[in-house]
Amino acid sequence: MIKEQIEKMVHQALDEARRSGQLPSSDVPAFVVEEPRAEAHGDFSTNAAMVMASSQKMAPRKIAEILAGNLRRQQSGVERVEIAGPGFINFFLRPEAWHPVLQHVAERGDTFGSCDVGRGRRIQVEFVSSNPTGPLHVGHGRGAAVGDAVASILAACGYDVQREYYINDSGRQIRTLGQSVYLRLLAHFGREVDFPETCYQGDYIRELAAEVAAAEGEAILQWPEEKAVSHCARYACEKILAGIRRDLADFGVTFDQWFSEQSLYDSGQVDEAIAFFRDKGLIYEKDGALWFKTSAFGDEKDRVVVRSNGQTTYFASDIAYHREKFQRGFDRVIDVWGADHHGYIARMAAAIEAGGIERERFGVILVQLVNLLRGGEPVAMSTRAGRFDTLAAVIREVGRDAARFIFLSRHHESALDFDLEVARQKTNDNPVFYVQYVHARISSILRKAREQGMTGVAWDAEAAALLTAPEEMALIKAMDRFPETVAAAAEMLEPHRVTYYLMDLASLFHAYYNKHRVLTDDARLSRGRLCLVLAVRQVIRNGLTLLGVSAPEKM
RNA sequence: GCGCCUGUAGCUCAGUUGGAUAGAGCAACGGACUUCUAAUCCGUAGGUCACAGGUUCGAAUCCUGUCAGGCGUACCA
Repeated sequence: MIKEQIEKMVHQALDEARRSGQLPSSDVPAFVVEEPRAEAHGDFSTNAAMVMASSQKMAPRKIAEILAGNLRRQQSGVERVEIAGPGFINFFLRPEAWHPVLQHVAERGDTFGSCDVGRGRRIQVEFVSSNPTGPLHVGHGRGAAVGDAVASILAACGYDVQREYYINDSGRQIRTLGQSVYLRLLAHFGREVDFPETCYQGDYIRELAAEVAAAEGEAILQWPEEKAVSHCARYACEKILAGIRRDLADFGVTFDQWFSEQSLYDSGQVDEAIAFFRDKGLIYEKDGALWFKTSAFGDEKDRVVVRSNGQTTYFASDIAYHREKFQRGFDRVIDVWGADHHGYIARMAAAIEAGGIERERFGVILVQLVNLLRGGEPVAMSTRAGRFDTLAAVIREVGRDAARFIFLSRHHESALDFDLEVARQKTNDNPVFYVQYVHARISSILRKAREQGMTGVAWDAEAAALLTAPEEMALIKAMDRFPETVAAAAEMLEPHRVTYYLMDLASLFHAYYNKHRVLTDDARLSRGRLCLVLAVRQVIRNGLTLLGVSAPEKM
């Protein structure tokens, strides 16, 4: 909020300088106001003079002087202005200029950090969408954490967000699932069977087969194979999906909608989509198959939608699905995919553009793979005894909070080493505790304050005016950055920005805590510091909430 | 071969969307608990931002090329 005021001031100075003819050109390139790295460069700095140098045909420092001369900084909190380096204008604020930030945090409460840049526009985030052919593993967990956090962050920025899970309950992999269970079923009843490598190998298939066997008895052996396989497929699919839902719920992730791929076939939307693009001349026949002209929209080659054997491809239903998404009225659609699917983006984007939707309205977040480790050693991905890399197993071992925080502690496009040993540790190696500890510590202070009869946690301007220590100023300035951090995370679809912000704020708080006492003999100072830590706690909580991590009162 | 991603301290990674003297954690070394939670803090040390050009007032950031790693390159999903 302080930064916006400085920006406004610079714009005013610019207008003034142009009106008075000190600056000839009305061509004003975009400039930024930012917080300089070095303290000696002030609280804020702008490059306005430098970016205007060429259009004004003047030396940057000369322009800086003109702008500085036109700044109306009465009552602005700006103590002094310096021109430095090649033409930076540096602003030095009086400490009291920062104190309203605390009041602002107190007033906004849980909504501090939210904004309205989304203006209620509808945006869909589709994530996880794991095939219902086996349990979720760590990689899906990362996708879940990223997708959920992105959705929360977008919602905080004023978008109308919908979380969706696309169920691939159609096609070959479901048929294979049915066959896998059926074969295990036959073995269950003592039949000799070859279990091909192409079938799903996990032990959960055996368990599902045993369940079907218990429910149907040996009578199922008399069924036509086709009927038995599809019965197994349906049963297994539903059962596995229920498990996925449960795992995600345990992870704190819930969806607004579960969308079935099969429903696109049942409702005729796949055929409709193919007919639509065929009419537009974008689908043609070659070698007995139907091809989509994705190459006309930036893809490297055309793609098959109906194979020569008459079966549709996954791409065909995906075209129908994305068409359907936009027909539902979303301004923007974001898919969260595993990074190994990156080759799929071009064709999907092409199909969307071919349907008359602007390319920018479709976004893909690629989530890189997770290397699961234990004490630095890779965890075996699967064994006969069962998988150790399932999301459920990881949550059981390290807890929801640690798992989510670690998944969000890297840029989503870089591979992540997830060490179970570290995630379980309650030390500084494990950043989630470092951040949560701030919340617990402050909560503890507040409990203590209540015991001492200090209930005055309301905003107290007079007391806040006593906050002038460097550590206090650093905390207030950091909190002032929170809203723009959230906004940037939303714009870039990068939830890790919030994670790093929280670690930064936590670090500032722990340093402050070790140097200063909040509850002192000076009642007024104590009240001021309570205002400060109360605000810190609020911001920590708001940030953790966006990441889907709890903010404990005690640890 | 082509395409996408990545390359920053010994290790794991940030880097405010082109800003001033490149940051944090871990590991190493030295310190701080009679106190609101030491799950913490303070200090020391650590760099050819893979490499070479280019763009401009200014590049870790943008462009081109080279090298290295990962992934993709189906009438699979």
